[in-house]
Amino acid sequence: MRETTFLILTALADQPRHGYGIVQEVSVLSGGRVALLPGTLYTALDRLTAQGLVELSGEEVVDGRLRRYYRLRADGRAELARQSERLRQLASAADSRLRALRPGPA
Amino acid sequence: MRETTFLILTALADQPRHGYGIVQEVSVLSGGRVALLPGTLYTALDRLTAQGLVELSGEEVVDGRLRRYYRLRADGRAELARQSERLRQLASAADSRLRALRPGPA
DNA sequence: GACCATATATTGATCAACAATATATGTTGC
DNA sequence: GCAACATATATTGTTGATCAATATATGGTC
Repeated sequence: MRETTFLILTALADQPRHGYGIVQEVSVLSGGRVALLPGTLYTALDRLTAQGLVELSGEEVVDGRLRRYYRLRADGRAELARQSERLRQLASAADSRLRALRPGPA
Repeated sequence: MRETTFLILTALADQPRHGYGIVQEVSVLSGGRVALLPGTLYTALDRLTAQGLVELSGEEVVDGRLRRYYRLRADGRAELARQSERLRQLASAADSRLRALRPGPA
């Protein structure tokens, strides 16, 4: 799973959000570093829906504009938790090796 | 930075290794889940070398087989540490949101 | 002699993400 | 009144990292 996908799932972890809301939430939780583009977002949502990690939770019209809400499914919550644990393991592995510097061969 | 790239840098963090050694180390530090393919490894090493994160540290012939050793440069160490910190932040953001579940709209 | 581990390398395909553009409404500033 | 910006979804074409497959070569094991 790519980082962008991880961020989209994270944005949906506490509550359902519509597309543009996900863009804003990802911006916030990445410290303003990740600006999700429409092409990335909507293809990712289609893919995650097809994989059963996310589902359409409803539609709403506000000020004449459609809002299409998505929510994490149980599989999506489990997968996000699994990936989170994995990221921690990777970070720990990197840190311990950075501290264990040896001259080594060649 | 993709996960595979992160794992390659991690494998080089404690000591220089040659290509096949990186494949083995990545397998170990990923709990056997990641089997680096030649196409991925060598294109990644070329790219990381071009970016100045990794450098060729020497060559050696053992049993008639060439071993080409690579080592992390200072920039590579800094980048790996930075990415590691970032992964931890992502994991924390995901965990806190998973715990903050709310019914929400729609 | 076949298979597996070691070791590097190239080529073509896949797919997630990027870039750009399109459409449409509401608000703000000039 | 009009331009610019925020809101909101959607499509198309491109890039690029990874995958998949194959190639070459040596040494050890069954």
